[in-house]
Amino acid sequence: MITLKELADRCGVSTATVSNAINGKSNISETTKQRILQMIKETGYKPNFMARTLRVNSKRTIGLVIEELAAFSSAPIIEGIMRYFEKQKYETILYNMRVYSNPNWMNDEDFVQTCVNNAVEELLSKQVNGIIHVAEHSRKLKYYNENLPVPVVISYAYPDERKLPYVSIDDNSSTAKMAEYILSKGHKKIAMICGSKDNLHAEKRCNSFKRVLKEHGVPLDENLCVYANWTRETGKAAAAKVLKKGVSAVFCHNDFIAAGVYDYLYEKNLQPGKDLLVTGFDNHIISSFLHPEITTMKLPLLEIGEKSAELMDNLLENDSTCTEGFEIPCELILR
Amino acid sequence: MITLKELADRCGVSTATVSNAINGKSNISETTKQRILQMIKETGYKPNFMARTLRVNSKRTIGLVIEELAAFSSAPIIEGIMRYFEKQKYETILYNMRVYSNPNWMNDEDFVQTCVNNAVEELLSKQVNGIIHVAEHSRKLKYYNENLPVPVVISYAYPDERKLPYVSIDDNSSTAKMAEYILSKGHKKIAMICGSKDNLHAEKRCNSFKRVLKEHGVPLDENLCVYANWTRETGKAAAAKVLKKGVSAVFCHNDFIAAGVYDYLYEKNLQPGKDLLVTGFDNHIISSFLHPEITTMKLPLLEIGEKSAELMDNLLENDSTCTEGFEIPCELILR
DNA sequence: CTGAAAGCGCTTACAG
DNA sequence: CTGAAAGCGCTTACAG
Repeated sequence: MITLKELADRCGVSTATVSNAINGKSNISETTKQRILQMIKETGYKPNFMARTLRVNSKRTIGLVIEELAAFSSAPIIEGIMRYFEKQKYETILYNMRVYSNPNWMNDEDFVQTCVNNAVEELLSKQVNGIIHVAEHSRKLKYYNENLPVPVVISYAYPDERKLPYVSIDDNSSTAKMAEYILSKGHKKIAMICGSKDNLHAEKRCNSFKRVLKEHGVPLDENLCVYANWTRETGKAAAAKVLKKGVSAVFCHNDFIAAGVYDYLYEKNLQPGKDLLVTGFDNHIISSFLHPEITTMKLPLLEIGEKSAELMDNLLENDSTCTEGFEIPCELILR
Repeated sequence: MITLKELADRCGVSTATVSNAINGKSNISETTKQRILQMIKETGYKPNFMARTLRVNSKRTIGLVIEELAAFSSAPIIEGIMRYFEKQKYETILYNMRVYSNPNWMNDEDFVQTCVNNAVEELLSKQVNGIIHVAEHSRKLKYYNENLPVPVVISYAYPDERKLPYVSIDDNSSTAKMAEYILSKGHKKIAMICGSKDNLHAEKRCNSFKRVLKEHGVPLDENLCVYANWTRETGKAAAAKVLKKGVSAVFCHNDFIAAGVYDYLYEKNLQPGKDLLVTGFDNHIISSFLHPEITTMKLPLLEIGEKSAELMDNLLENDSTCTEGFEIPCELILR
């Protein structure tokens, strides 16, 4: 690949002049400028990005630490971030940790910590101005130590006690909306199939749901609250436990659990939606392909991305010490 | 951020010595090495990646031009590519063109060409050794002119007459498998709902399906072959046209069309799978959430990614002029 | 084992 | 309007 120096030689001018031509400086005669641009076309010269930023020593680049690019939530969050930064003329670079490469990653904090360390190392060496961590699912992250030279924003999860700005979803208000919807349909005997124990989402949804039902004078029977593990299979198993007890509605903590409930109902020759109201959470694409389509809560993934980017922008341009967190409400999708 | 020079000053050694310590060279005493490493920890020094590669002038980096990160096929293909290159010690950098930002992108070749030009510009300026173009859907791509300084591989699509190496799916053999499956179930009156006209997949699947049916003495009635536009809605509309004619099986060119057929059947109080055999294509996640789950063809996305990476590796390490293309068969998923 | 010096490909005052 | 020179943060022969 030809360099700026070689290009200058071919044109019989100095490197400074070529540089000025390329960067559209005004202090250059039109004729030499045209000669240089012509030569650039002929030779296919491309400026060396590394050399340039090394010299200029100022880039506007945000590093994205993606836990798992293949997670269904990642792409929309990234889209939200990129959309925002495109307007703000920041470049984004992705680092995909690919945590799914370790099937046991959820129980292996050391593994994830190592991944994060590598990611941060690489992004810092690429001189990013800030880091946004895009989580695979919401939990308390403790991977970032406090003396990093650039700000960090947590997207789709929470920081631990080391306070970091974050954007996640508002499980409480969202669950409340769902509870009120179910109550508005006149149901009195309601079940709940929760996500895994010790999970932040599950905990919040569980508490919020119980609280709202209680407030409406229809407290949840503890026997009608069981745990699954976010999957279709565990959802079906949970359904078998709880649905014999004559409930008329069941609130599932995600759409896959709800799909498992459907499986159970089909097996018993019961009709979802008619014999039992089933509601989900996430608005995963599958939720509109269940039959009948299921009422669910839409995760504001794009908005989470955009808000995360906005927080980072603010951190960089204004207050670099802000540790505010945001929870964005979900949207009830009636079907 | 502290530089190597400053670090050297603090340790009272030369920059050469620090560099040697960092890069694990053997020509350095253990004591000074320890002193330097200790100082690195204290100061949080990170080497500047740009400066390093500028000097060393050899990176092993592959640029990925992603048409749309949010496309359902993109993440698995990227995963395949990254998995391969991780072993080969190549770094990958992503450029997300985000074509969905233009709803009309499919009919706007100029728009896509501009996106590609920007992507290539940026990746070349970052000194990538090669470019893999990850398409959103299969078609003939004519975005890359022949005098690029690095090799290009097309992933999940085809090159135009300018021959480039590519990896796509084998529509012919996959469709043949599907046709034989349907025939093996004894169906004689079979319909087909194709993807959009002028689409490469649709064309191949259409021709292949007709050929196999003919070979088995059950030629497809031309009236039973209609076009949809890959979506659920157009699939349903197509079903309305073709299913009145008493067919017992319908081959849909993708799972969304099949979902549309389900919608039509439900509306008519007919049972998919019982009153009509419906088969899909793609093994999109929704295919296992339709009720009943649908028989489909699994796209070998991971394999496409891995093979693309392997082609690039080969191009770089061995024959830089190879323009071989590969088509990978899909897997029949019986449900 | 250690350091002085050159140079990777650019940009930017500055002098003319 | 143009060019000589310094320098961004590193690494690498080379001399000692």
